[in-house]
Amino acid sequence: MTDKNQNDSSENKKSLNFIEQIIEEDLKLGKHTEIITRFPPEPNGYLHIGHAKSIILNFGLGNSYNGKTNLRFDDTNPEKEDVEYVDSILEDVKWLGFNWDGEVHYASDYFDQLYEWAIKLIKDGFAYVDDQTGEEISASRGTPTRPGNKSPYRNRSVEDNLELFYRMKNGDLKDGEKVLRAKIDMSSPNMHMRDPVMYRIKHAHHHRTGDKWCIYPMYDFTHGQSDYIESITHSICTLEFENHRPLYDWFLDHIYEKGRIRPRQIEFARLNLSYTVMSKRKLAELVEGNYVIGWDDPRMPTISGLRRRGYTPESLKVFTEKVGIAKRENIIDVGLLEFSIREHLNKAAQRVMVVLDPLKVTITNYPEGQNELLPAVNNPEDETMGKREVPFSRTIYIEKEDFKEEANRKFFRLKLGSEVRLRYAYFITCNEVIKDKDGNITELLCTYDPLSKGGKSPDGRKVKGTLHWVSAKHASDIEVRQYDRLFNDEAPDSHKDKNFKEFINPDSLTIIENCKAEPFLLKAKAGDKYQFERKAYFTLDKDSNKEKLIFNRTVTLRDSWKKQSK
RNA sequence: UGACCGAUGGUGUAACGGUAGCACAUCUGGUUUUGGUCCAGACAGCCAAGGUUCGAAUCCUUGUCGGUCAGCCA
Repeated sequence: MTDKNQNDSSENKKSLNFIEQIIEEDLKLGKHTEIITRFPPEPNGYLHIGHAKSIILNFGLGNSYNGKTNLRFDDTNPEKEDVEYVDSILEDVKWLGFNWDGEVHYASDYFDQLYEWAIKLIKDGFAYVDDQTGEEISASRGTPTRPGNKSPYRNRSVEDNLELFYRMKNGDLKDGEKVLRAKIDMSSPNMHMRDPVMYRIKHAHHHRTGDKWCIYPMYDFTHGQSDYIESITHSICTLEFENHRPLYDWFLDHIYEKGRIRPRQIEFARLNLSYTVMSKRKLAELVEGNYVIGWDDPRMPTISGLRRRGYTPESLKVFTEKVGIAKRENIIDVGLLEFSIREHLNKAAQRVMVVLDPLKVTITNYPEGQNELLPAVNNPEDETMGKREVPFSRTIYIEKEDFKEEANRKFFRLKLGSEVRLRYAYFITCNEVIKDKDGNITELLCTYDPLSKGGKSPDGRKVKGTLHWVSAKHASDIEVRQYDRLFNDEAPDSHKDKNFKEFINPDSLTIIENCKAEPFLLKAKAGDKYQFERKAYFTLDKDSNKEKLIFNRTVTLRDSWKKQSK
């Protein structure tokens, strides 16, 4: 909805990426009055954050220029595709918050039209049926530095080609027996122009067209034409399709009718994230090898994984904005992704106190059996989120790491004989440490200052530390799943001599049971987001039930103490 | 030994022939009832060589490095 054209004239105009520049130029020259983009996934797997970049780019462009964006499934290879994938893709796009124009489109909707165009190319002398085997075709294609050889079947008559192509379509032939090829140039320096295959025979059941077809068009003979049918103005794809562009244009040249929208292919660099892998094949390997629990494992860079991890659509949009659109290869620091979700959750997440690694503290001068409710701020960044009441009593839990018998003055948490603040509660002083026979600390005996209620001392004395805590008898046990990066290497799939799986981080998941949570957290519903104060952001996992709440750690808070103490 | 594309701080990304800017990361301070947030500051860059020009990150040439392409995958 932001109007980029308007921004042009404003003082603090935002710089445009190269695609926006192309669009604005096209609009200015009157080449188009409205732009139409599209997101064209093949339904053969789950979407990942790289797809999210493409979705946000395409739909974002549609929105900012008051144009339209189509969702189209590129379903020309029935053997690899399934409705399971179209469903998950639909869900992911919707979750990101985008609405496609009109109905969902499918390349398979255009199979009849594509077939007609193939006939036209045959009649015009630009396509022929080739009887060679796959190996023969491959061998005669040449290499990037050596031209290929023409097929012996290249000069068949139009009539023969028509007849043979009809037989291919009719099911008279077996898989692989013949293909339809475009007649272009076997010595082209661009491999894609060396008589590319347009149709192959596949006696396979298609998830939408069923058994109607036994020949299926190739990507190159489908994509540009689908764009053309849908009047796509700007067909945006990733860099590896750069070499396909001459072919994209060649097919369009042979079917284009004057006066219609002629789509233009534009390529941008795909997203790479540090400490992970992004290819569908490798992600599938992680799932199939049980390195993760599924496509939506919170450690996966899939959209469903990020969603389960606690990422928000807003944070992914901000992330994409910060990453930018350009043509150079890149590896984005995963820290930028983490920054984006922290930024959003800092503003949006409900605060709550949870002790992950509990240490029992008894406040000896607090009356036994007494309880009180203390007001706590729900979100210091957003007053409208109000306050809640947290129960306090004689026995509480604090984090084990928040206590040391002795420590230097840089450690401003609880020490023997020193005073700290319990957030929203009281100042307490530690007087005695109780240990088991092995010397492990099992309990702390402290006293509190009744005058410091709410965490303020009337005499104005200061304490350096403020700890989170949970009242023992009011605490609920919850399970917490702490995720770390899946790989220990910045670019696990960049090593020529090593398999990416060698770099899997064995400690990418740590489960902690029996964390102590304040009662407020019992209200949580799947997907709700919280900041466990002083620790991290968490979201309630869908595996939770009434007996057991499970929280996924989305991302830790920045921790300059941890850094300093290292 | 081909074609196409690319090269700006550690990582990303701006500049459209006229002061190399922004974000993340890192490091200092300040504020703080989260060692969070916020605020202030520091660090750090045009692949190389020629050429055009009053002036080049930007235009040209050459080189270097990197990516993509030899599926009946997309």
